[in-house]
Amino acid sequence: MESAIQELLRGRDFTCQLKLLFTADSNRSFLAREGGCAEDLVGKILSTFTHTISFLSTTAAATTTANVDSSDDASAGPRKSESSSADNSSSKAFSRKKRKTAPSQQSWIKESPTLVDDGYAWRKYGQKTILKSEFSRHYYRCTHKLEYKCPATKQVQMIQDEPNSIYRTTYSAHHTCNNHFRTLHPSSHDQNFQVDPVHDSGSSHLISFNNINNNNITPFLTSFSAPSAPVAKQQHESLGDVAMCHPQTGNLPAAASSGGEDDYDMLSSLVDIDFDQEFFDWVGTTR
DNA sequence: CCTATTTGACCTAT
DNA sequence: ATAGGTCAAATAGG
Repeated sequence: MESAIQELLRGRDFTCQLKLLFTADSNRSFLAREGGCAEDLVGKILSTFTHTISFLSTTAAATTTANVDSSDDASAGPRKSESSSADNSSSKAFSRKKRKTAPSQQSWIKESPTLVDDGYAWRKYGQKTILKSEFSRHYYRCTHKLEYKCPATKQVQMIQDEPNSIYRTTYSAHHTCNNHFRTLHPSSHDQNFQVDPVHDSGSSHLISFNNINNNNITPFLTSFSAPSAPVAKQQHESLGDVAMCHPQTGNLPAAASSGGEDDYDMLSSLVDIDFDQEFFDWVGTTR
């Protein structure tokens, strides 16, 4: 397993280098003419490497991933009635949309000793204290929910504290915004990006890569706020956030970007990576 | 000014 | 009635 990962890492890095060569020579006419297809190809190769690595690392890391309520397809569960009731909200002028308890659509649970990045951009929309639970539950929805009607959500809750912390992430609904990640504005994620080289677990792998295919932009950053103890308002930044180089701008999409063009060289940065099931599903649908 | 987070209110299934 | 999921105003931070 480890050797396989190592090989894939090497292969991916080589592809990265190849891509950089394309970029460097992009002003040459023949490359300008042929480069598009070639870069697409390289991008696909690169993505394949990365996805495989992610998959293997997830398995090797023995991170618990349980599939729950997987009988129904994500498209099956229409989100609860879209409001409609403008009258049942007596105290407020606006109507509210409602949805029910535990995800009724396809959902899956991931448990990990550290907060890991799934590659998507998330926006926190709620936090609740849970009965009989010491830790509050944090609710996230896809950053592109409004833009692209992406229904993906996830809940994160620490279920066990130090020293053997366990974070349980429950994903529900699949992303429908997969082709729009490149529209992210790096600056909007500055405060969310952080790589903790110290917290490099055994399951950590090099993950930064360039995605060159315009129509197959890989999510490069997630806004991930770690659940904290109820009393602690301040969030802990994810220990496993992922940095991936932006193919068009050459910038890292996050805080690291403040440094300028040099950030593009962060290909060798080591970060934790642990893509979730929906990411793999998406990979499957884009191939 | 814009975007993300916080947080109390609201809503619904149980 | 209650627990838990979501909304959106208020707030924070760039």
